[in-house]
Amino acid sequence: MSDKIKIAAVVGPTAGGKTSLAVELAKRANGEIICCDSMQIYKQMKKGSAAPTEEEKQGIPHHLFDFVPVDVNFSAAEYVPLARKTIEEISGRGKLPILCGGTGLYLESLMYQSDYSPSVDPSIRVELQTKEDDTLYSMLSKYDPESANTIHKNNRKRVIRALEIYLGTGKTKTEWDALSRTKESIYDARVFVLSYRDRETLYDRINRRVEIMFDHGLVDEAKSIDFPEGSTAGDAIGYKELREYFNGNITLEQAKEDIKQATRRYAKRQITWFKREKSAVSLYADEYDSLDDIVNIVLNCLTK
RNA sequence: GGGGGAAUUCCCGAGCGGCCAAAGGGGGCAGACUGUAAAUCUGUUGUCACUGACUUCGGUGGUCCGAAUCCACCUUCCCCCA
Repeated sequence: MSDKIKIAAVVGPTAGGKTSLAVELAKRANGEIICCDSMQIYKQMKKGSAAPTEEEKQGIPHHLFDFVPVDVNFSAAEYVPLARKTIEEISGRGKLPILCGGTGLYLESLMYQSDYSPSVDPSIRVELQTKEDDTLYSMLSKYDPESANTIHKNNRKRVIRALEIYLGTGKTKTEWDALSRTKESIYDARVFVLSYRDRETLYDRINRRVEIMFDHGLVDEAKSIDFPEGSTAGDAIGYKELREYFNGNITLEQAKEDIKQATRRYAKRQITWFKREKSAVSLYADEYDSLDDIVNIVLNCLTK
């Protein structure tokens, strides 16, 4: 037995059935659920982010859902301390913290990141954003050749981030990274990646889910939210495409198709991401007869 | 019935005699990822025994050293006249 706090995490591609698995697990293992999703944390965006409804929650306490205003800058660095605090509280009550969500970076940061590089003056980024890709990349090659080696020159966002770390702190991103990553997980974490073996099945679920979101009033919800220019929340799939529709650039039908496609691609990226967590247990929903079977397997892994 | 145009690899679409397995885009597939991560970015996409070979550009048959590109006929589709 380790002295680390034991946690469970239900992650995987969108529309894979994480919400119901997490709730069933919480019921059976005396747990509480913590959001591990970069969009379900936002207020108002319930339908588009497929945040659990009161009915779906089935009385299980849910934390860190639906609490950040859409105009607030939120990121993994803000998420991690909140999530850690919540984990401690739940664990302190003798219950099992269950992370649930699809944002791989959040989970990884939570488990492996000891420290973050300090925040830097936002004006540095603003200044960098005025420069050409080539200029930025040659700056990075000069200041932090190691990062330049791993970050593709076309990846403007990453190049700028690496540069602002150096310009703002005097230390390179490479140096900060070496300091901040822990070898072992901070928690005794059991990670479960819930997915579908057959890609078509997953994609069908996604398509159907988008239809349901529309039936449940996604359009009205999206219309009611005033996303600030360039906000992270406004980048969420669904709202982004619907804004194009509201602006008259595409038809509603087109927006719906765009949302389906963007979601499928997103799911693909999530699948790729979660392959990196080698200690994770892969669960393919299409290989089991029922949710109960899956829950039993998870419970079994948890007691080991 | 007459005249004109078009058929290209999963889709759209360039190519108009050799440098074409065929631009570009879309989609698919694979991957990266440490303070925007539902974001951002990369690679790949006819087959194989893969620095080479083989089968492709509606069909058949020609011309030519050589055709997706030229000719004839056929099939289908579009437009105009009737």
